[in-house]
Amino acid sequence: MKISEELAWRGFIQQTTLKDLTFLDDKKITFYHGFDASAPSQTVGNLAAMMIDLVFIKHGHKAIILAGGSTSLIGDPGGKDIERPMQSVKDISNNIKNAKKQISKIYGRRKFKLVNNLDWTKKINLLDFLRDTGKFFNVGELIKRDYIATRIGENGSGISFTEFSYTLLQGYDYLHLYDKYGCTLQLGGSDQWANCLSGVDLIRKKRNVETHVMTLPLIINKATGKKFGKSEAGAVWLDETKTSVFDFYQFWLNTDDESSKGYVKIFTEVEKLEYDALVTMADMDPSKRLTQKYLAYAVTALVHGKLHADQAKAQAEKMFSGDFSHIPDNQVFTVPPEYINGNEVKLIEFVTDKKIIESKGKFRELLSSKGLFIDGTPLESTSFTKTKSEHIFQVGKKRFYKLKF
RNA sequence: GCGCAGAUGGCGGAGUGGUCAAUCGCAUCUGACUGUAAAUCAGACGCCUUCGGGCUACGUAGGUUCAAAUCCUACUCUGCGCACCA
Repeated sequence: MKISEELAWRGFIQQTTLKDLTFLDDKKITFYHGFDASAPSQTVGNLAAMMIDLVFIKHGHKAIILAGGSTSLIGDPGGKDIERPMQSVKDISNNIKNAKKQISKIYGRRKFKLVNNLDWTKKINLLDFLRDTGKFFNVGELIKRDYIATRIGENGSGISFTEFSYTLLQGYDYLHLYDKYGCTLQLGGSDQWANCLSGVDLIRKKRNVETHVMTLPLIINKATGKKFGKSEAGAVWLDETKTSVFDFYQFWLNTDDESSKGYVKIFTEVEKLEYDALVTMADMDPSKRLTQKYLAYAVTALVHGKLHADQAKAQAEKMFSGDFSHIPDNQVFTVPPEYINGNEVKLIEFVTDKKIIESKGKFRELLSSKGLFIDGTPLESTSFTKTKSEHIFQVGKKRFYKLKF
């Protein structure tokens, strides 16, 4: 499959300045793709953006992955209706470190160049910047942009000059990468469209060269129409210390039938033939959850490695067939003696102290709606009598913890 | 700088002296039904509780009052208008 066909088939294109994608089939170009570093880890939302890079790399295009060291210091106003709190330089540099690690892991042995825009923006002199770059941006046009307009409009919360400048810096990045590496295409999320175009304009005005932008659609859950990337516990992170491999696997496994098909195309490197076969099989008996299983395994393997994916898969199969012998380590707790009185375990104390359940009120609430279980039988009170050295504590249908004594 | 309007729980948005831990919608959690799905239905949704109640909260700090999210003063932030500047 040619790249133009593959991009269309996977549903990767939202908007692009390229009139004819087949251009990419023959000519190999250099493209760049920026990652925000304002969070300590990338999330599954960012993963979609990485997958499109993999397609480009597979087809022989040169990748530059940009970590947004300087732009994160400023904060992207896009998609936010209030000013972002400023983050410390130290936090950002830690975030960059994490982001680099995650990106390297996912991109594996594929060739790509990793850059940090802080390396060139920190050297910029203010006057030079205003004269050489600022001069090419028309404020009248900038304030017409949706995300800025809503911020300064009637009920907006305003925008500081700092965030207002974000798009200039991003434009400058593109120019820099064009000059230094001959980069002529920028990939980004759909929310980045306007910011990406800043660079295109700047390069046209300064270098008289036409460069391009391609954005990928915002991924939404087809069944619910909601934005993608949240689990019961909040955002799904790529960092295993923030979202365990097991939870990560479960997140994908719990996707609904309709969405899972689209996700397979986006988040895995499945080939079309294999995909068609998979979907046909899955449709014959949806209760087998074939697409979900394929998806969960493939994505987990990509992000956390095959070994971890195998473990998560095995754990899932065991756990939901009633075998709790393989609960992941971070869900195994040893209960200290102060929580135990004879054989009576003060569960409510322990479980709230460990933040397994956020508050005692919440615990009582779950208790009264029969959402707590010990070894599969509903819990009746705030404590229980231990009968062996290990018990399985269950919250809802999907959260399991092993308690050791 | 002057004037006007606004700031309420994760979000949107009611409430304009007591019955307000605050209507409602969204999001979230739990249960039922199922397929670890979706849809639907039911319940919960500040913290603590011996389930009687206690505590902390409606931008921040004071004040009036028996009683304040609600009234007053100052401050902070935001929007709008005017002025200044050009």
